[in-house]
Amino acid sequence: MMDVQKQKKLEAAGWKIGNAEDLLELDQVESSFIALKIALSQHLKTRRQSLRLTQKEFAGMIHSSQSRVAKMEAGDPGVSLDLLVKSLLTLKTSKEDIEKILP
Amino acid sequence: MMDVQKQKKLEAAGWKIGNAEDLLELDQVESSFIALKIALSQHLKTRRQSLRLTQKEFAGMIHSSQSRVAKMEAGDPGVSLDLLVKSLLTLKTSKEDIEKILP
DNA sequence: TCAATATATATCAAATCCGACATACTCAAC
DNA sequence: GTTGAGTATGTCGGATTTGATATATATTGA
Repeated sequence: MMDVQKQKKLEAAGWKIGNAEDLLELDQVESSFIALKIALSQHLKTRRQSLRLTQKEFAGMIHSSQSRVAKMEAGDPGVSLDLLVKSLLTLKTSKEDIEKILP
Repeated sequence: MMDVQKQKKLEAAGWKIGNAEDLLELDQVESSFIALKIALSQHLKTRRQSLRLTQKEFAGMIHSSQSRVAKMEAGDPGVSLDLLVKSLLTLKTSKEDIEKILP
């Protein structure tokens, strides 16, 4: 497809075109994503503590290790959203709770 | 920590103890997680189409490839939640939309 | 029909994420 | 101030996910 047509499509959808702005937009997505993970990790820590589970106990519940739980709760970049969400599901975090968490 | 104390903790938190039930609980988490990913992938496809973007165009926006976008939308198990969520963020899926998506 | 465009499927090396382990730090309880 | 439970941090080999590529299969429009 030609660039002009692509540009029209994106502009119609509310997108700004241009290299610099494209980079800025990427940063925006990345920072939003990081904010989301941090919010989930903080909730995870609070929820685990409210259930009075140690990191080691909780690690057993998700078949992981204490160190990985610590990294999850610390917002370590090397922890996937998959693992965070599975962890929250394991702790029976409700849909309503998740909606409250979303930044 | 002793097992008896751990069990009390978990039971107080609404957990069922026991090997079989533990396995069932794992399956529950896994199936919920899969349902979540499928819901997000379906929304992603709908949203991309409503913006009249091809898979190739959208792949460029997220610096990925057409084939990976196809796998995302097909609910391929080999696609991470991270990639799905970053994709939705790129398409400016609102918090409200995400809340509607949650199964 | 028949090209051109769009999407689906398979494969692969590289990057990322994983559980596990070792070890260090924190902080109550004694 | 020692001990021990809980948490944090660093590392590593193996597993999973990645973008890229090739190719097959729709789907569209003339």
